[in-house]
Amino acid sequence: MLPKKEIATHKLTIYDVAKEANVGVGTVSRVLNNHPSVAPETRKRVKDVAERLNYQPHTYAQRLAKRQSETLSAIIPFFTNYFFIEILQGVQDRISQLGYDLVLYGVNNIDQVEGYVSRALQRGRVDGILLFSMKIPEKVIVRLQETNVPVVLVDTVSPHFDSISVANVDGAYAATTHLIELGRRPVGMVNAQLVSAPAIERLQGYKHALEIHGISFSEDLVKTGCTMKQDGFNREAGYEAMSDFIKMGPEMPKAFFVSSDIQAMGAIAALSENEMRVPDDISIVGFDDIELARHLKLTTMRQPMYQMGILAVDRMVARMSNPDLEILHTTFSPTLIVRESCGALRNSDGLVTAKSKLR
Amino acid sequence: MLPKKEIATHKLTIYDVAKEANVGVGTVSRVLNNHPSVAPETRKRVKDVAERLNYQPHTYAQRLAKRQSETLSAIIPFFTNYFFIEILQGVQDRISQLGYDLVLYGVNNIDQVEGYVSRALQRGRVDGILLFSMKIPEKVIVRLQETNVPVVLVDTVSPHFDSISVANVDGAYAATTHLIELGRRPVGMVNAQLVSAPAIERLQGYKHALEIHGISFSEDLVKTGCTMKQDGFNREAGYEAMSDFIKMGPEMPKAFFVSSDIQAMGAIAALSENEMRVPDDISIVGFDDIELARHLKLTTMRQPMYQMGILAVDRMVARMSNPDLEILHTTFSPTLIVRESCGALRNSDGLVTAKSKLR
DNA sequence: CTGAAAGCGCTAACAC
DNA sequence: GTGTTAGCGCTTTCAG
Repeated sequence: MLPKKEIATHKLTIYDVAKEANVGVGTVSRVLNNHPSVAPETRKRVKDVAERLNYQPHTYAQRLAKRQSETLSAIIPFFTNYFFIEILQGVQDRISQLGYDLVLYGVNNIDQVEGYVSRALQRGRVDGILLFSMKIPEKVIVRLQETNVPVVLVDTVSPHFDSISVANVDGAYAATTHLIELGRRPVGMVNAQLVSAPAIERLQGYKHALEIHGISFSEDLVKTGCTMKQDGFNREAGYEAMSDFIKMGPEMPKAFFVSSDIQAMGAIAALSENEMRVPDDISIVGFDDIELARHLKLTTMRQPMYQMGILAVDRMVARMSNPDLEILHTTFSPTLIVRESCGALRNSDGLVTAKSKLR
Repeated sequence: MLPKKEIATHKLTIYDVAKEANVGVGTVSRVLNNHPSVAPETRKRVKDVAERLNYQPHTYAQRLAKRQSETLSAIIPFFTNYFFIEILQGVQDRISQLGYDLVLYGVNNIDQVEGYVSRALQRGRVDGILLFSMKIPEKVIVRLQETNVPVVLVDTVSPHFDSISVANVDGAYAATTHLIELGRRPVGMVNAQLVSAPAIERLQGYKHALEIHGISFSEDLVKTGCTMKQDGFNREAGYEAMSDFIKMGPEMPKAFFVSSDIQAMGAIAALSENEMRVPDDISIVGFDDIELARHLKLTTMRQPMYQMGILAVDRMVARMSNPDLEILHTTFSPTLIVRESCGALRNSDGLVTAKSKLR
């Protein structure tokens, strides 16, 4: 038979530590929680005992007694992968630095959101909810508000909650400007469905860049594919839009700002099927800087995804410690990453500037 | 002032429900846990009251009393994204079907594993641990074993734990055979570092295919890049290996089995820099079927990642309910996905068969 | 079938 | 400073 100690290893409680260290449980608790009013030597003794016994507090007992869970949940659409993974990585890194847990709910279908929110809302389960990149059903907003749980939105905005997002207008402006300065005209745009906020904002940035450079805007130079999934932020839509452009013949733009990298992929495919080369014949700048972009040598607007994740958690923490904070909307500016698809690296002009922005 | 009810909504306990339904808390608990010995009418009454009051049990109080957490944790390397995301999706879907929670630990560096394991092992915190695709440090194995927590491995194998993985040998065999049957010779292989199990196994499958077809194996036709990160499963390594092949001149293989899609990307890039076209001049078959592969029209071996996730959880559940189960290693066979890079779609032979496997 | 009561392991308020 | 004790909200014997 094994010595009792063997078994005790697993059900060691604060009482065992207390007895062994010749103090009360309160003192042990204080030591473990770094409460100031413990004599230094007592503290040391307790610490030693706890260590020697390899004592591990029972998480759920703590959570019950403390009435907080030290857990955050993230509700995130999986289907649009890479972008989220990077943000999620930031989220997870920061959360674990804080000693919190992350519970993950992956949504494939907007209808699942409500169920997951309910679950997260279950009394005591999580201290806060991170909601990623989705239009939140009105019903859910209401529930969230009445339960009063801290919520922060990532890559989506609502007047009711804190949010972390990206400056789409600025990004589109920068991308378009880059193209204009490269000198190839006219500059067209492949956009996603205008039902989505990013699409609207990116169009705005495109228009603004034209305006600043004294170029008049033409409806014909902006096209959207008809494949609707993910609001048109998909490969097929890019392909379709570009195919439409190609039908314009010699009139077609020589440079394009495309509202996402994934659409740019499709657009480039359409081009290459029609014997047009990027960047030799046509310049392209995308948006997002997903992993694909690097492999495709796509010039694009990089969003600081990892940072967004970190910041989302920080904001959450701030709100948890002070629920009365004003609602804050934080916006990151994307940066231009120059690779080959825009043709900058083949010109002698503008190259240096462009490159210097790179890292 | 709001009616008390408003406040009660949030701190409603089982006692409130009991009082309202005129029963003891034990009965309420039984009803909520579907314990059989409750009179049907009592059950109904309690259920109604609970519903009317919108009672939500306190998760952590339950977990404390039940002495189980209904939570599984997944420790997963983020850096190799797409592959894991799909598996993770399977994991999460199944976990949430079971009403369990998923807590996520993302590892960037193998050294973090130990810390995360310790955390997960914290008494009561999780009922089981899913470990993804990593060589587990000996130290960790020992801890895992002595605490006796159920563990299941995904995309990695160890004699000590259940595992779900992929039949690398078979996959490599199928890929190589496909290439051989397409008729282009010789068939070479771009492999990853032989320190990794998948690389070893995939080489084995390649050799076996040659053998079966009466082709003698030559050392010179297998190369590995020197960029070591991720055990050579990276783009650069593929590029380097293919560059080496190109130096062989006219002697170089006309068809290649590449041990991962990401390496295939690099290989194709090297080829195209040397004016060789895929599949016009060279045939390529990859492995994994990451998202990229579809966009690149890469013929590859698809691993049923989502299914692997589901199965991992199922196995976990089985082991949780019966810790004495024999250790089981489950292996999935990858399937050949024919796209353009192998050239099959341009031949008339072999095409139909190949395509019919597609979907 | 059901109520009462004894925990689950920890924190925090209260005395000393 | 430190020990004692009363919860935290739920589950689970144990009587009846």
